[in-house]
Amino acid sequence: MIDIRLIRETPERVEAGARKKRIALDLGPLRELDARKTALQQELDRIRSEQNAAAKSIGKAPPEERAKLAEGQKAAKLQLKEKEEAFGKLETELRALLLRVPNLPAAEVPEGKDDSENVEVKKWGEPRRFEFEPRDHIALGEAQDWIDVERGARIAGSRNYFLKGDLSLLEGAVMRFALESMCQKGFVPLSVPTLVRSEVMIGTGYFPGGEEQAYRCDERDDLVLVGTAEVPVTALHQDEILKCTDLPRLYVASSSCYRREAGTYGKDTRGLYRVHQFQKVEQVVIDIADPAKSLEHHHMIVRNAEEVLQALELPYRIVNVCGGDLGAPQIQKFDIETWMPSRKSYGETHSASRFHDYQARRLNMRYRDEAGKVHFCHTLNNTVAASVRMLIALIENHQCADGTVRLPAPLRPYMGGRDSIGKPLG
RNA sequence: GGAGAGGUGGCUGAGUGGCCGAUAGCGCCGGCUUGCUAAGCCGGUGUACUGGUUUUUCCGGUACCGAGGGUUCGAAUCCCUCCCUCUCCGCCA
Repeated sequence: MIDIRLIRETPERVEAGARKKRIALDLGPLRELDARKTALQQELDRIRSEQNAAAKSIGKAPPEERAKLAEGQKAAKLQLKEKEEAFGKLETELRALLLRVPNLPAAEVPEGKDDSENVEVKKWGEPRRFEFEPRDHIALGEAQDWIDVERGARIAGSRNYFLKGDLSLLEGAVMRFALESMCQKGFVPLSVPTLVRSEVMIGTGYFPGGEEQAYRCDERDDLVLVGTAEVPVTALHQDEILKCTDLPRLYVASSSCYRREAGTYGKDTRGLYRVHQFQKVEQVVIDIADPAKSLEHHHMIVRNAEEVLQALELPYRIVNVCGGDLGAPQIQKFDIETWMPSRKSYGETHSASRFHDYQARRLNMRYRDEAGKVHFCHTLNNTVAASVRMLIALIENHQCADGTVRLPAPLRPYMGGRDSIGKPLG
């Protein structure tokens, strides 16, 4: 949610921002509603003020006169009730509109209509040239008895899977390595709820708009399965006023993530690239409302992810996501794409977003500055490692001619000291 | 799932219809005092919207005592619904 003052004072900026994101936005109805709301509130305040004064004087009057005085207040009371109802309605409508106003993209966000126009800003490592015919992760995974897609689909539907044996262990190793590397940098590890109230989905900016992508419990419970630990972690301090001396807050959380992937039928159907459930280690930063600092944090969380990829010897590139591919909540987003031999291209494995106060405003998450003034926080987040896609990259990039997979050094301690997994295939 | 207790300001905790935006203590901030340390004294200390003053300051209005509704001229206080916490029982991991 953006500050409504921006809409009042510089609506053209807000509209230009939406255009850059290719999001249709007409501020007319919103501004009209806002003006009516303010006028009605002032009127309400005036009426209430009169009522309060009257009630007070009745209280001071001798008891035998009260009934008579109270008689005169009844009409005003009805009028007030009517106006309060109208006001409540206005407020609800206004908030609904305001929730859909996209955040303003940064100047550094490139113009563009979709992901094809994202701008590459960095490339690390060289995609490996195989001196043999490399297997894709499914062929390799099934040959090694590491992946069972068929039974996954049977018990949970398409885009579900079992990991078995060393690949299941490898998943744990990657998560653990990612988590520990973040802890070393001072991030506080969290175990989090993955079923959250829909209010929290609104607070983090996923709703309204993303309902189709989330699994929701039935009407008995107003709970939604999160698509990322970003949601519970960012909402951790909802409705709080933090001390600026306690900022920045650096959090890292490992969690299961659930995505409906509605509207992706036929896309990435082979393999485990696009699945309904996976494990992910996520980093979240909460800090004061300083754009320069936010930008610094943004670069920092990208670097954190890069260090993990470099340690795992995986070639990647970073793209500056263009306006049309940017979500409504973000100021700017950098995606990290890791080389995946089977795709013969880089596939998205990380997504680093900067929000300024967009999420904090919705979550009512604030802090008090040195002068005692209260402001909304700034928030950011990025993947550290997301399980299946990282596993795809790991086993495809580090496979050997005989079907075994070499383990990069940092994972070995978590794999019983072994330097490779898998049996030689015939 | 059944029975009961409760949710008040950063914290503890008063307040059972008007004098309560809310006693008190702690904490915090400012000032004073004391030769150090500790303590003491005085003052201040919520958030949002809003009017005037028109950056700051200052003065005023409205709302908020878990959330939403209701009763009443008037609700932190009474009633209803929901959420949450705690205790006991049951069930389950």
